[in-house]
Amino acid sequence: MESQDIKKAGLKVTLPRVKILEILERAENRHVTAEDVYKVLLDGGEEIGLATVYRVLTQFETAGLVTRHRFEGVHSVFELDEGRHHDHILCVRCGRVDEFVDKAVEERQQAIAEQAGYDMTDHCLYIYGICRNCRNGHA
Amino acid sequence: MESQDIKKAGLKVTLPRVKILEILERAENRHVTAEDVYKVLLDGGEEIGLATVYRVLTQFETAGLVTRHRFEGVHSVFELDEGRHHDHILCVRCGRVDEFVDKAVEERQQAIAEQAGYDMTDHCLYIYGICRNCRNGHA
DNA sequence: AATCCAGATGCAAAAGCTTCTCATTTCTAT
DNA sequence: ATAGAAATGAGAAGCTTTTGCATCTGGATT
Ligand SMILES: [Mn+2]
Ligand SMILES: [Mn+2]
Ligand SMILES: [Zn+2]
Ligand SMILES: [Zn+2]
Repeated sequence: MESQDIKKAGLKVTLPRVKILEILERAENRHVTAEDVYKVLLDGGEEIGLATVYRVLTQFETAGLVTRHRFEGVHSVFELDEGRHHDHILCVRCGRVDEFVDKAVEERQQAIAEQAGYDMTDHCLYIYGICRNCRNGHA
Repeated sequence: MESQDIKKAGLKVTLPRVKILEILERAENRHVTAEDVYKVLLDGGEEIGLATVYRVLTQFETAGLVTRHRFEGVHSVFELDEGRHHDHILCVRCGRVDEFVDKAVEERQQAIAEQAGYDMTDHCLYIYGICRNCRNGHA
């Protein structure tokens, strides 16, 4: 039950927050912009302001319910944080986003940070390329 | 001689472009914002507009003279492109930026892209953490 | 050295995403 | 049900980056 998560985050369980969380859970593509969320709300007849969408997404991010990405040349993109760290590979032509986890890369990152004298807190690896579809002209 | 590079890029060798390139070459920290560049110009008594700084940096980027980074929570940052690919590790506390190259990571990225069906065109790995100085309270 | 003009610049205005302000509304604990 | 704190909506504001346009300049040509 998702409203538990909202409550656990110390946030009141309000209609906008519940709706936005639902949208994130049901989104066909996991990675959505604030505007994407806002449009779904409008289409659903909800009267929720864009400012609220931004506010709620930011609060969810702070609460660890949501992760924000800043892919190159794209606006902030949000996805449900389900605790499974992963990185991203994006098609620069059609915007498709795929996820991956690579053990070797993860380990190397830790080693690199140590060697540079850093306590690693986070990292992000974005791979950009042309996806199979686009390569085959389906775009 | 740097004005050669400007010319090679098909750009007129103008005072703003020469000055900006000089600033990039002499910068104490390689990674500077447009505003940083602008301030140095002002301090040097140059009457060059911020719009020109942005325009020139973008042209340099297109020409391959400069690389632009979009580190998290920071504005666009530019650095001279000297042909040596590298990735970055940043201190989230003081903003320090270090560079590194890791052969293993580079190879894995290529493999990951292939496996996901992508022709990799680019990638960027940002590691965030706390640098040694900051960990020791020097901040 | 004087002329010419495409390309470059400066300034101000515009974009465009995101955040903030504040009056009003909605939760949720009594 | 009531009250107080928290949240919301609408629009204004913020900020970085880009653009439009009149003016200027580099540099190629006489
Ligand atoms: Mn993801
Ligand atoms: Mn660098
Ligand atoms: Zn594609
Ligand atoms: Zn530091």
